[in-house]
Amino acid sequence: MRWQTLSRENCSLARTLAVIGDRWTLLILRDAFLRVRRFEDFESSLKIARRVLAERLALLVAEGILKKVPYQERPLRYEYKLTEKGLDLYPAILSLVHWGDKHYSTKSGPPVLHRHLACGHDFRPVLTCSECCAAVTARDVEARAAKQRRRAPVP
Amino acid sequence: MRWQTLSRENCSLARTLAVIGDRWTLLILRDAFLRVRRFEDFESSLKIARRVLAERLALLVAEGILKKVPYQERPLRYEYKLTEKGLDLYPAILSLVHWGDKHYSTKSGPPVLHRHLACGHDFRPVLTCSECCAAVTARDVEARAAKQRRRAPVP
DNA sequence: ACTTATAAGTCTTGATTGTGAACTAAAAGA
DNA sequence: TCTTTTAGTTCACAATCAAGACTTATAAGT
Repeated sequence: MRWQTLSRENCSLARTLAVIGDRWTLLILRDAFLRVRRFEDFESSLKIARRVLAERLALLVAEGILKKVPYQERPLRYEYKLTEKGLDLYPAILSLVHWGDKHYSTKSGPPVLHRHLACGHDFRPVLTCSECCAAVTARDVEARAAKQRRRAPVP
Repeated sequence: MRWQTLSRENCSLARTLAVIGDRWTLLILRDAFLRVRRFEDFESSLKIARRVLAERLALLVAEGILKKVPYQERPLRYEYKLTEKGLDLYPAILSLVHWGDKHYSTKSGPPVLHRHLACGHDFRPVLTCSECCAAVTARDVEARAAKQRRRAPVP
């Protein structure tokens, strides 16, 4: 399977991975969440080849995950900021980070702590059910194919 | 940067991606969560090259994310099942699926629905704070480097 | 005994991608 | 004028990946 064809699969994970399921892309987004904004800053932070960085940034802009915002004129320069769609990736990225914290931390503990500004505490992310607010694990969930309708009552 | 060196970075996301940050690996895990267990079933479900499948399954077993369990003898055959460590990836994968549902659904809605067995409702995953149980978005969180300690009070 | 089927890989070969270094461009500063 | 800064682009080569044929081991059918 070519990666372009992945985006045409009828699976939300496949469509997601067609866009961000590449290691560099996720590391770029991690940096974006840590407020890295400029080409050179991404480059030196990630030690990524410039060609790959340019390509990935262009893709993320084309997908509406990052947007280019001018931060000076003469010469015109842009920085890359997360859009709302990009910010929506936060739960996924934080969950991946938490999994790494749990299973690959060295003896000195996780390298980054996250403080919830609303309550002031360092926290772990907990995935919960939108309907009953209880924590959800894999064993609590049953997946099934949606009925494919002609018309669209999408919320 | 070579991908092997990624696992040595002091970043939980980098270490996570060194293991599962490849598109096939995540699709294999999606299938595993949907109770696919056997080599041929993964192959026909994913249309993945057998060589790549064999390699990824071996890596996931080596990392303790899947385990080989015999399901028959003569000829001895194994199936691949998620370990606890593998099941821990569920929040990350469900978050990615949800992002795809939200941003790439066709007009007929998301292709798969998830029912929370405890409350019986179809649900969306919501990421919450372990300390105050409120929903968390990117804007609610401040990340900072942990103090690197000599000794290890890891929970 | 011989053929076919099943399951789980391995091998070969060609295509795709990533890499690091050098080059371009446009303006500012010495 | 010459150098620096920022954000790229281009190139030649290396590493990685993919498709499908081939292999191994066993059992069942004829």
